[in-house]
Amino acid sequence: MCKRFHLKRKTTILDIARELKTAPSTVSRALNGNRRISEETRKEVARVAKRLGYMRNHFASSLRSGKSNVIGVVVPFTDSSFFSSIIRGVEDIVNREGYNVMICQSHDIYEREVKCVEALLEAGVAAIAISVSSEVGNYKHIEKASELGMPLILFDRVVEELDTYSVMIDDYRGAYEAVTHLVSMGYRKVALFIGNREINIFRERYRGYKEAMAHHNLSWNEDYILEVDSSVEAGEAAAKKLLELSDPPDAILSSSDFSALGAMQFLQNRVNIPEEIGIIGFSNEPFTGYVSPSLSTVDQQSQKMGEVVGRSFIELQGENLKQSYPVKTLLRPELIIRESTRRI
Amino acid sequence: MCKRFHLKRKTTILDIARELKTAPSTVSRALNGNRRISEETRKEVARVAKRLGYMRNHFASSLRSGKSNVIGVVVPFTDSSFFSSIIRGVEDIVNREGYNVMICQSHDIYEREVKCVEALLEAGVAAIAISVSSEVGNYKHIEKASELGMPLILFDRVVEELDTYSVMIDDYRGAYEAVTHLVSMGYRKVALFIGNREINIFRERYRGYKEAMAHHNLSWNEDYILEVDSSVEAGEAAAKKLLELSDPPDAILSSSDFSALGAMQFLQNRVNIPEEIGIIGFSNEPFTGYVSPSLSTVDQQSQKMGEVVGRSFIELQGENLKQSYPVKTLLRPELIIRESTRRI
DNA sequence: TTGTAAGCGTTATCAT
DNA sequence: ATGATAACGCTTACAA
Repeated sequence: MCKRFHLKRKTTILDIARELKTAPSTVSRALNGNRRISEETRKEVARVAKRLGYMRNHFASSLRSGKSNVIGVVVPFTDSSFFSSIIRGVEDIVNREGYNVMICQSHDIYEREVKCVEALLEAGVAAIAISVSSEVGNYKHIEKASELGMPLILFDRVVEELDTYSVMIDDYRGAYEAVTHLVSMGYRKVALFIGNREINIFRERYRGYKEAMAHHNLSWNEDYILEVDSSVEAGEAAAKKLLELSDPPDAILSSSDFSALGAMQFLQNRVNIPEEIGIIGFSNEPFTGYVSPSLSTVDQQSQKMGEVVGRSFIELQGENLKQSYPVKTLLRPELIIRESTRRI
Repeated sequence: MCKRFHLKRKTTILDIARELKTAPSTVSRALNGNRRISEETRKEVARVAKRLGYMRNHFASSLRSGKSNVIGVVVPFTDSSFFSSIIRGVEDIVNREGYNVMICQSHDIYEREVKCVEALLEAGVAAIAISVSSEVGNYKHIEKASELGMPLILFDRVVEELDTYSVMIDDYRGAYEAVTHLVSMGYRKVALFIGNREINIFRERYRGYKEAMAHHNLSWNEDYILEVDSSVEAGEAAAKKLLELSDPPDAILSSSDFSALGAMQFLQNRVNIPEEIGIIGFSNEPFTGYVSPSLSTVDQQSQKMGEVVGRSFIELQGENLKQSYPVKTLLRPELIIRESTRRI
C-alpha cells in the first residue's frame, strides 16, 4: 500500500527543488528552458526530474500561464477520408511543436457545431480550427469565440464574411480543369452534379464549370445542371434523369465521388464508359481507385490542407495577434485521371 | 479598447458571487448542481452566470479537484473507416456525459504509441482507451500508465496479458461463420488470407477457420493458407499464387477487404465470381458495397465497439477502482452477404 | 443552506 | 543566476 501511495502521489517541482536544495522557481525555469539558468543546474534538474518520474501538471501550468497546449478541431465527420486526412495533417505538424489535438464532430448539424465550439472554449484550447457544417445557420458562435480572443482557422467550408485565417482548396480551378480534361478527351456535352450553391465550395465549382465551358465555346443545356446530394443513390437517380433527356450528355462532372459512383453503376449496363460517356468525381475517395472502371476525380489535397492549418496555427501562436492580418491560403487541387475518362 | 478589455477579461465565480452578494463556494456549488443549495439561489446563479457570459475554467477546476473531463484515445490511424467509426462511437457516448475526446495516432509505430500515451498522461486525461500498434514491442508504457492509476480500456488490438478493461470482436466466430456461409453456398476448397498470427485477431481468425473446416469435415491444403498483407497488391499476388496451384481453391476467406479486393481484381477476367470462386473479406470497408461484384465481408461492429468503449469508461468513472474487476467485452461480428459469394 | 479559508502545482514578479 | 512570494480560479473541509 505504501508502494501504491508512492506511485499515485505525483512528483511536483517542489519535490525536485527539495531534492536539489533549490527553489521551485529555479526548477520551473530549468524545465522550461529559460536561458538565464546555468547549464549545470539545468542538467541537474533534468536528471532528478527523470529519476523521480516527474510529469508536468498541465492544469496548473495552463491555469497560471493562461496558455494551453491543446488545439481544437471541429469537423463535420471523422469517418470520411477527406476529414480524417486533414486531421492527420494537422497532427503531423502540431505534435512536433508539443501541441495536442482535440477533435469534435458536428455531424454536419448546426446545433452540435455550436456545442463543439462552446466545449472547446470551455476546455481552454489554444486555438480552434473549424470546417463549418453545411446546415444553414448564423455564425454567432464563431464570432463569439473570436471576440473572446480565440485564434481561429477556418478550412474547406469557409465563411467568407468572417475575417479569419482560412485554408481552402481552389474549387473553381478544380472544376475548370476537370472540364478542360473532359474536353481534351473529346467530350462535348458535359453535365454537372452540384450541391447547394449557397455554400462556397459548390458556388466556386459551378463557376469553374461555367467558365470552362464558355472558354471552350461549348454551350450547355440547363437540364444538364442537376442538384445532387453526395450519395450513391442520388447519383443513380440523377444519371437516370440524364439518360431520359432527348439529347443526353456525353460526360458528367460530379461534385462528389459518391454520386459519380452512383451514376457509373446506373450507366454501366446501358452505355460504355468511357467510350460513350465520361465520368469524373470530386475528392479522390479511396474507393475511386478500386472500382471498375476506376474513377477519375479531383483530389482535394486533404492532408496538405491539414498541414497548412497546423502551420497557420503555429504562426498564429508566434506573432502578436493585433498586428497580424489573417492569411488566406488557397490550395491547388490535383486532377487524377483514371479509366472513367481515358478514351484515347 | 475598454470593450476589448471587457471581452477578454473572463468572468469568474468571484464576479458572480460579488454580483449576488454571496460566497464563491455557494456559486461553485450552485453551478455544480450540489443539492444542498436552495432552488432559488441555483436559479439566481444560473441567471447571472448566463448574463455575464461565465465559462468554467477547466484548468482551475481540474487542478483543484484532480478530475478531468477529457478522455484520451490512441488509434493506429484515424483515416480508416474502422477506427474513425470507433472514435465516433466513443464520442457519441461520452459527449452526452460532458466528456471530450482527445485523439492520438500512433501510425502503427511503437515509438509513436509510447509518445501518445505519455502525452495523454501529461495532459491529465481521465482515462486512456487504446488499440495497440501491430509493431512488436513491450507494453511498459501501458503498464506505467496503469501503475500511475490511469484507467485503461484496450480495444480491438488487445494485449491479453494486461489485466484491463477490454473490448474486442469475436474474430474466431467471424471466421467460423464466414467459412460456414461459404460451405452452405457449396464451396468446398476454402483458401485463407491471414495476417501475422502473433497478433491476437489473426490468431483467432485462423483458429475459427480451422475449426469450421474441421467441423464440416473439410480437409484443407497447407498451400491454401497464405500470409497476406492488408493491401490490394498483396491480394493480387496471393490470388495469382492460388490459381497456379495444381488443385486451386474454389473460395477465399481474406482477413482484409483490401486483399480480398486485390484477389477479386486479379481473378475477374480469368474465372467467374461467384460461380467458380467465392470471395469474402473482413471489415466491411465502405468500398465493399460499391465494387462489382459487391464483396461479402465480416462486419466488425466498429461504431458499436466505440460505444462499448465509451460506456466502459463511464462505468469506470463511477465505481471505486480498487473494488472493480476489469470487464472484457466480446462483440459479435456480423456476416454481410453480397454478390461475391451468393451463387444460389 | 451558506460562508470561510486553505490549497491544488505552476509561473510571474520582484528582489537579491 | 537564483530565491521568495503571490496569484491563477476553482473546490472542499469545516464552521456557522
